[in-house]
Amino acid sequence: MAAPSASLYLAPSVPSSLNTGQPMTNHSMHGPPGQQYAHRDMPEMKYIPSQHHQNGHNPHLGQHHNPWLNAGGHADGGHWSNMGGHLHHQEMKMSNNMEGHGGTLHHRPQAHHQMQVGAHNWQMTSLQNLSPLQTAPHPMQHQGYVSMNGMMSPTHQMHHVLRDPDHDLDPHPPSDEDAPTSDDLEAFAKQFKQRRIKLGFTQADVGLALGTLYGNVFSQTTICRFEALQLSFKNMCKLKPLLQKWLEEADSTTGSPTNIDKIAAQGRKRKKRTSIEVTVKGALESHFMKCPKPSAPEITHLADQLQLEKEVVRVWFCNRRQKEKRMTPPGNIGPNGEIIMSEGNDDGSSVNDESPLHDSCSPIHSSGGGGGSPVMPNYSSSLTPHSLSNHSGSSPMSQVSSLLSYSMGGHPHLPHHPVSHSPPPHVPHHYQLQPQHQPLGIKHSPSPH
DNA sequence: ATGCATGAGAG
DNA sequence: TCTCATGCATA
Repeated sequence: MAAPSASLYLAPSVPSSLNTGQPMTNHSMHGPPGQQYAHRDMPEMKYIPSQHHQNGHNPHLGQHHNPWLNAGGHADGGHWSNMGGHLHHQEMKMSNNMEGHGGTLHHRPQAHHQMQVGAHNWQMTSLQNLSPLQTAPHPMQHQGYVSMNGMMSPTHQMHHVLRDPDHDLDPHPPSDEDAPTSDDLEAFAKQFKQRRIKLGFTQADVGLALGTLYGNVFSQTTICRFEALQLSFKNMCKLKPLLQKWLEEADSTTGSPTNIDKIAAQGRKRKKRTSIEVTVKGALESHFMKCPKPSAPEITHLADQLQLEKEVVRVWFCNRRQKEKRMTPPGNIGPNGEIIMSEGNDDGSSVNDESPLHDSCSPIHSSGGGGGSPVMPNYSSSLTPHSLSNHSGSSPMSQVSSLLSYSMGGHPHLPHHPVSHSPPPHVPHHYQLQPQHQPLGIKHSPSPH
């Protein structure tokens, strides 16, 4: 488990994939090598100062719309349509730093950026010394991401959709910039990852580089999620130009000894991450199926049953919803960006609508249809809404079992199995329902770790 | 790669 | 208190 990390600490090694040119299909090799794992445990000195990037939120975002849906033709909200546009403005009000950050580049790959880089050793990260930050243009706003095509070798492009409009040299084609389609994003993400790997940068490196270039530092996590398209559509749109710009820079300066400056990290305490047992998690999942948005009392009750802090449960639901939102497709998207709804389940009610789950889900509500994710069949029926309430149990476990039996026995909330909603041949992985809600119990066994 | 957590902003 | 963006910590 923790073993591997040891070696990478000083691994001056270069990303293994570097030369191969092959992204090596993921880390199937288990290895942190190419990537940047780093288990450090300095409870402090993490976190970067530049305040919080911009947790911007759009005024409208409150709702869940389903971004990805926007792909073909904006789903419901007109929100997404123009969102791209102002998105850059309101969302990108970067931190003050962008003022004079090195326009040039940052570290070069060949070396090692591997050290312990991890997510926070920014202080000594691979970025060697930096150059005297020469005022960089950090124009990103509208002209920044001009193109970057220079770097993309045709070989990399996946399929047509890929290089959207802007690839054509357009300084700033409104189209993409304003509202990339999910296809654009997907293509870009994929391409970005490939380039990044070839250039020998880790996700963490990129995150840091963005800080240098734009004053907005991002973590490995974010970059990773971007590549995996696990961010909201809006978020993807926001990051794309930055990453595009970075790619451009990185590509043009490959080899040069540029540097980056790292931002000093600050200290901050963080609650120790709670590890929720699988069984408990299963119970939560089960509950989530019935009611993705439990009311406070419900949360309290659940927390009590599971013997978890209420806050933990609350956060769990928040995260769960968030996950659902970003990963659950409104339907599946066909090769052409079409939306394919699962026949079996709710016809129109997509996750997007989220209609049913208001603050508290009345038991009655759980009529599968709107309940949870679009992908789920109707688990509804049967069971009484709250077996929970009845639990006579005493130990959390017993409670859990009852909860579990509920979902498992009755209707394992498998993402989508019953309905034979066409086996999308080439649905982008993320569109595909991910194995996120597995039948409980088993979280994700396969890690070749 | 992903689970749990934090915090801003909004309602 | 929720959503959303984001990240530390961890598998």
